[in-house]
Parts: sequence; structure tokens; C-alpha cells
Amino acid sequence: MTSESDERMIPINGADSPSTDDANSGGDGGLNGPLKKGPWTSAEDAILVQYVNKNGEGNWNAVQKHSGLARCGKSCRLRWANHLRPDLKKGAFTAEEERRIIELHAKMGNKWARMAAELPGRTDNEIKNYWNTRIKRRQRAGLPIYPPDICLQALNEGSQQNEDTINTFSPNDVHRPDFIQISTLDVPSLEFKGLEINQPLYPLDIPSNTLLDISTNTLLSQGLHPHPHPHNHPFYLHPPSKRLRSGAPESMFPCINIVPPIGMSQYQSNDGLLLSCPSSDPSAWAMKMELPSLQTQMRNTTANTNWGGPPPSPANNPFFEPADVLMQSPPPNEGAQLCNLSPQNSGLLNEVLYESGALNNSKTSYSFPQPDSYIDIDSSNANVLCDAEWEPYGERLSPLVHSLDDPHSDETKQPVKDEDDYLNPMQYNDKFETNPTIFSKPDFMYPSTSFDGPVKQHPMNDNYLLKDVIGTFLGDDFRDCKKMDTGATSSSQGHCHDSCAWNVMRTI
DNA sequence: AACAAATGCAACCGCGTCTGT
DNA sequence: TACAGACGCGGTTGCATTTGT
Repeated sequence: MTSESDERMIPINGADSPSTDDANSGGDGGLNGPLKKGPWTSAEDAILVQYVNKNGEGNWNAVQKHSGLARCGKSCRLRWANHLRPDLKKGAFTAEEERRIIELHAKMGNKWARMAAELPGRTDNEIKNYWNTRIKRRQRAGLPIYPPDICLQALNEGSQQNEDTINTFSPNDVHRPDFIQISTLDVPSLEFKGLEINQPLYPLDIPSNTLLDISTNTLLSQGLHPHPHPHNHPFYLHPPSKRLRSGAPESMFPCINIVPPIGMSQYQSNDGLLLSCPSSDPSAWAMKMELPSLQTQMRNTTANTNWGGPPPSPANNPFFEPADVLMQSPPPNEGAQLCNLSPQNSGLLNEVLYESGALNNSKTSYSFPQPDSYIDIDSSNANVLCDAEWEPYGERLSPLVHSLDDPHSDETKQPVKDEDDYLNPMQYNDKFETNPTIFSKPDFMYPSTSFDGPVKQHPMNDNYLLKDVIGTFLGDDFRDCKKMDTGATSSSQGHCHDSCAWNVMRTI
């Protein structure tokens, strides 16, 4: 970039500076006046190149001191690394590079720097931009994010990995660098358009006057599941990007519903996501798959309920009110919905397959938690929220993957062979309608059956395990909460759950 | 041709980690 | 051991360009 325009200047050590770290640190700064921001000019490039050629890389804050360049060290490093390095490969990615990126992303997720290390001459920023652009394109086209052969490869690798790891998994594994190197199949893209305001929703009459515009990579590239590392996961209760043009509130969700256009069937994942697919014309639906239509299911803040769990049926639930309550920030204490988000699923290709393997290994089928298990925080165990909603490991599967690991459906265990082999929406629909057992999966809440049946505890439902994991994600604050949990009254437990889950999120 | 929306890229920002003192 | 500075990473934003109406 050699634009001469936009020479924004930030005062060194000035109060107007938005950043107090590298931008202003490490230099006297006053040498040449305010630091410049914005696009680099060719003259600045020349100065930087000359400096680096003479002094080598590193010690970037010294650049500004010694070269007179009015740029912070951080900016210099970025400019050099992304544009001026002599070993940079310019131009579009080659087909081989593109394939490599896809493979690497399936393995690593959004580890751009690591991916860049595998692609000589390419920068993390370049790869990141490429990937974000790519998934947007593929979503628009209704294509899976990962090509089927990548899925197959990951499936094979993942199944092997599962053999080795499923029985030795521990909460600490989420800290392992390779923990998320488990993969995901592509999740079905979700129709975002053609929504009807105030249309009747099945089974819920959810006011639909507020539609959530969630960035596409947030949902789809991450497989609709929260990330084990909230800071790195855009879906993990990050506020909507400023770019959201729908004017979504600063904080949102936690429960997100996909409102189906008329004629669409709807099912709900255990993440509280209502997924839509057409009852009549799945192929058209597949072709139209674009951005998800999402609505945060908001409830009356005074309702005696919590944020977790699936939407109760409207007939008997007091907080399904025809009020304009969708897509608003929950009150600070209503954070238990966080428990509705799996802490361990990054949406990586391998990860979902890993979970699929976990399910297969468990040889156990589960039933939906009853609404009561969500609503009644005042249970003998305040962790009921998380126990019921943060399904234990291996339970956070996208609908697509669920079809793969459905133990009652042999054909769905076959690895995908082709993009055409991805289950289309009608296949999902058919499964739901013809195979009741699939509805016993906790994250496959078909509306007509979601709220019936007893709650069964997952065999891996271990409170300590869950607490440790939650603590891992939420930090010491949650551990503090855990202490309160053990000694508090049942009502305070519920409150603790709410408040800590929502409030301690470090990146919201 | 004019305008708006969508797109893509470069740069910025905040935060975590590393390293030296 | 504690602290501060340097560095690196990943997510976000700004804006020029492209595309569509």
C-alpha cells in the first residue's frame, strides 16, 4: 500500500491514543512528533526497508527512534512481515496453496501463524483474509467449507485419534495445543433471507421482529459451536461486530434460534439453535443456503427462568411472550445460557469427528433434558444447567455430524465421499421424521418431541469434570463461583451460575 | 451514469507470551 | 520473583475497489 492519503496521526503518549501497548511503548516517541497511522507510503516503505537491511529484523521500536519513521514498532513489524519481506510470495494463492490452507485449517483451525509457517512466502494475514473470504464465498454458494476429501481424510485421522484418546480424555486436554485438531464436517448453512416477520413459528411463537445478523464465519466456519477458548472463538459471546448492519445490540444471544421461512421445518440443536430446512424442497433449500437466520430467544427478565436450555413449549411457558424481546442483551445475571454452549467444540473438522467418535464409543443414547432441568436451577445440584446443557464431551455435534454418528443408522456412518454425499436438508428431515431415535440425541431437538421424555444423565456427566472444564474456560472467577456453589443455598447456587457464567466472560 | 451494496485487503487493536533485568 | 518492554497472534475495522441495480 503506497497510498499517500489518510495520514492519520496519533499523538505519542497522548490521551487520544487508543492503545497503550506497543503503539506507544518502547520509544521516546517525541523524536518526530506524533506517530502516523493508516496506509504506508512508498517513502515510508523505503525507509523501513533500508533500516531493516542495515540493522536486521527485530527491535522494532528502535526503528522509529533511529530511522525517523513516524510509525510505531508494531506497525513497522507488521508492514515488514506482511509486505516488505523479500521472501514474500506475491499474487494469488495457487491451487496447491489453497488446498494446503484448507487442510491446515481442518487441522489447526484459526491458527494463522502456524498455517503461514507451513506456507513459505505467505503471511498469516494473507491466509486469514483468504480464508475468511473463502468461507463467505462457499457459504453464498451453499458449498461445504471443507471439501469432502478433506472431511474424509480428517474422519480417518480423527477416528484413529479417537481410538487413542477417547478413553483418556481429561478437561486439561483442552489446553493441549493439539486438542482442537479434531475436525468438523461442514454444517448446514442456514437460510437467512426470506424471513417473515411475525410468522408463526413451529413449535414456538417466537416474535421475529428482531433478526440477528451474525457474521457468517462466526457461525459456519466454526460449526455453530462454541470454542474451547472463548477468546479465540468469535461465536463465544463476542459482541457483534461493528460491521453488523442490523444494529444488533452490544451483547447478544445466548440462545439463538433460526427462524424458518414459511414452509421450512425447524429443529433445534442442543446449542439452542433452531435450524431450518424446507419440508418440501430441500434441494432448493440447499441451493439457497446462505447466512443463518438467527434470533436470540429473549425472555422476560423478570421471568423465573434462566438462559439455558431449549425453548420450552409456548403453551406452558410463561416467558414466551409476544414481546419484542429477541436479540437483546440478557441481564448480567442471566448468564446461565452460557452453559448451553459446549465449551470444547471449536467447530474444527477434526473436532466434530472426534465427538462423533466419542458418541460411538459411548454406545449410549440420550434423551432430551426436560425443560424443568433447565428452568429449575433450584435443584439438588446447581450444575444441572451445565450438566444438562453443556452436554459432556462428545455431545456437541452439528446436525450434519449427528447424522453421521447416529448409531441407528448405518448408512450415515459412511464417510462422505463427495460433496454430493453430504446429507442434504431433506435427508435430515427424513431422518427426523422416520427415525425417532435420533431425537433422543440431546442436541437434536426436534420441536415436536423436544420436551418430552425423561432426562438422562450422560455417563460422562461428572460434576467435577464439568466444573473443572467450566473453570478452565471461565477462569478463576468461575472457580470462585464453584466455591460458592458448594456451600451456598440452592437459590444462591442458581444465581451464582447465572452471574458467574455471564459476567466472568473475559471477551464479550 | 449514479448510487448502493458487496467484496477484499491492509492495517489496527487488544491481549497473551517471551525475555531480559 | 517481579516487573517492564518487546514481540507475536488472532480478531476487527477502515476503506478502496468491484459489482449490481
